[in-house]
Amino acid sequence: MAEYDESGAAAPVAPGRPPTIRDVAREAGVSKSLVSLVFNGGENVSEERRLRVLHAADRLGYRPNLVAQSLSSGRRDLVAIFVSNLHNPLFAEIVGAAKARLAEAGQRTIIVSAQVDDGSGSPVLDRDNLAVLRDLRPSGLITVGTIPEFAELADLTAVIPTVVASAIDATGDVTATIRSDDEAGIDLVVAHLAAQGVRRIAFVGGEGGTVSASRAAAFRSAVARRGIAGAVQSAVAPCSTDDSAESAMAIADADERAAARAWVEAADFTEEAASRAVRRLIAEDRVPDAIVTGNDLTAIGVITALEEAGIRVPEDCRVAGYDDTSLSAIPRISLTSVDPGNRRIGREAAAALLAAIADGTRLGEVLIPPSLVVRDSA
Amino acid sequence: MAEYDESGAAAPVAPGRPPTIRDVAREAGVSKSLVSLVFNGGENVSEERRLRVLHAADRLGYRPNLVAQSLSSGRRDLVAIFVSNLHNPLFAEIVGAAKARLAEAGQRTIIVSAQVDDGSGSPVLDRDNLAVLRDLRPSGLITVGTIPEFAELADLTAVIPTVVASAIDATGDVTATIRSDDEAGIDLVVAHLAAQGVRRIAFVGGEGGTVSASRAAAFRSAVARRGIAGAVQSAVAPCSTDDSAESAMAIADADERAAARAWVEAADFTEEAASRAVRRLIAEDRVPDAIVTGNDLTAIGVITALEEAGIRVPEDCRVAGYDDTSLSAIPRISLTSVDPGNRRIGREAAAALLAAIADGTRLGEVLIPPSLVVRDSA
DNA sequence: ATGAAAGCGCTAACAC
DNA sequence: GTGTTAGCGCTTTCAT
Repeated sequence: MAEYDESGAAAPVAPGRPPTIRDVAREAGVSKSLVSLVFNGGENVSEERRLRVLHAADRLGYRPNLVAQSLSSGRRDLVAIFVSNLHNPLFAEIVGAAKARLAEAGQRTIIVSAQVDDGSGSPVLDRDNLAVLRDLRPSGLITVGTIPEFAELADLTAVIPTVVASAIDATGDVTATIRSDDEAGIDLVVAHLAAQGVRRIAFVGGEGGTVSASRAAAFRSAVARRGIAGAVQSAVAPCSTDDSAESAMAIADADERAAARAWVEAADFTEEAASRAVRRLIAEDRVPDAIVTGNDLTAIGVITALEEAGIRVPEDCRVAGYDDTSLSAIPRISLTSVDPGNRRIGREAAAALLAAIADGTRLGEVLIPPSLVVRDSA
Repeated sequence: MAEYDESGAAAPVAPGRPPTIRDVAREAGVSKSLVSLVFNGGENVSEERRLRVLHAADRLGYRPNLVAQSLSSGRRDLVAIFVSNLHNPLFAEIVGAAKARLAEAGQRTIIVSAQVDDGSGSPVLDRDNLAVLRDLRPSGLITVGTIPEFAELADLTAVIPTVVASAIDATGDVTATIRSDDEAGIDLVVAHLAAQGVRRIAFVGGEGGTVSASRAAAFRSAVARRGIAGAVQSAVAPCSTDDSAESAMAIADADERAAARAWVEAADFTEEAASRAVRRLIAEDRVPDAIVTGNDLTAIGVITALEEAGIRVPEDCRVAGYDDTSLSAIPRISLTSVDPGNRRIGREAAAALLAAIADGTRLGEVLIPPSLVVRDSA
């Protein structure tokens, strides 16, 4: 059903369709090209014509069509931000900060979500959104959080500058990776706990992603560094891959477990997995003095399972999270957590991308120093 | 000029640029149009050619360029979902469900975020994203949650079918609005509270948006209906606008307040505002037996302020939320809340849009019946 | 300084 | 059935 088609003839202020460059040209009595020049900071355009064009555009309410611009010899001022996940407040902060920095530099940004909850459990890459992103031919790309099927972006990352924020780049061919210094963050937590005389510490996490694994590895070195590593810990020390947690459990027999003072209890980044891990600890009578987790959500799961068994937090067992999301600040939760400096991560990611676009700078991995926010849970 | 450019003779599998329809045509030894036909479910294409084209496309890794498609006489299978806010898990559920339904109908969807956190406090409309959305010329639009400056979408809503999910359309010119039946939801809460013998009930909210106002109004009628409305309530009964809460407080003098059994305590949809409202209640010694809120976040703010003053929840004061977000299920919070049926809202929104696209059906306002999830807080 | 003309990748009449 | 011819809205040589 056609809109107001034949609207030809006069067509002054508000036709059916948004005004095109052609309308503006006609209105101003100049050529298309001239209008284009004016809108692209054209140097040598007479002041008189420029004003004529600007006024005409204004009168018509003209705004250049991004899609057409993108098609016609790919625009160079559009940056796409591909966000893994709409749930996590963490990412919203990063995106906001990145976008602000990009805007300062005159880049337009489009934020596209990467994941879709296809109903069937685990979230999956949103290929439609990815297709649009790709076809828009942005001049740069920032991914925020772990993107499902990141490998499918390979053709993009090969061609346009890409910076990964708050995730660990597995492929290795991106321009830069900006993320929290997990090593330092976890060390902050372990130090805090150690200072309180805690002896037996477990890390719940390590599975379900590279970030999770990185934090588990950080935990291993932190406890080793402080000499609070037990038998189990040393057994797995040389191994820092994803499945070392499993090995740890496989290797350690019951006696060793009792003697161990620090270990990794396998769980992915979900609340449920964390609860399950803790119930396992409880069932096997291995509840430690403190539990360090890979993120805040996991910490919630830990607290839930603990309290459900009558184990008080922090009195009987301390708990710490990571990310310092809005959750942790809720008084009823009051979770001690590591603040990764999200806004800073966002700004640095934007800056890194800007540099890459400008002169091809490749920053590699940038670790942002985190800080510890101490609350009631530890 | 030009169909088969002499561009580089061979050029088989992976040139620099993504393959275009032209490449496929050459590879298959047919014309561009034929390729286009094949990719658009062309009826009358000989099986032989169709296969040739498909194989060629496959060999080259060809995928039609959305942007070009959109430009060339606006595609009719792209629906845009414009989400107000990346923070709220509520919206993620709605988006996921809507997208799934749309996919079933063969529509591609692009999810675009509507708000940016411009650093300076309150979130603002993301005009860049809106521009992209607009220029993509989607065949339909679903907005999720309250969009900042919704009026700026007027040119879009005038031309393409638009359905508003989980928000209240102020402009009135959208195809359909799908949202929770606030009247029923709040009534569920009030009934539950009344059944427990609660006499003095306050609603914290009413400001900061149409949804907030709608729920406050629902509260007023629910208490009136159950005859638990006090002097203040009847004083404001005829008035159901945003500022009636203010009037209530202005009208009621101290004596009346003491006698009142139900009233609205003004606050917007934020945690802080809710806390402030409760502190006001405490300071003026007007703490009720139960507090109903406009959403879960507000409820958290209420609980925080209450407990900070030593008032126990639910023993001294019951609290109920709205939206049944993941927050409320956290055991430490355990918030009684109204489940608006988010997935259902998403699906119905998608269905309404599909119908509108197909035959112009305009559903108007659709209210989804909510249910009450009783937890510890009430 | 300004306009004409040739595309970007694709679709859509309209011929053959 | 299949190819030709025009565009969609814009940018960009290349003349003038």
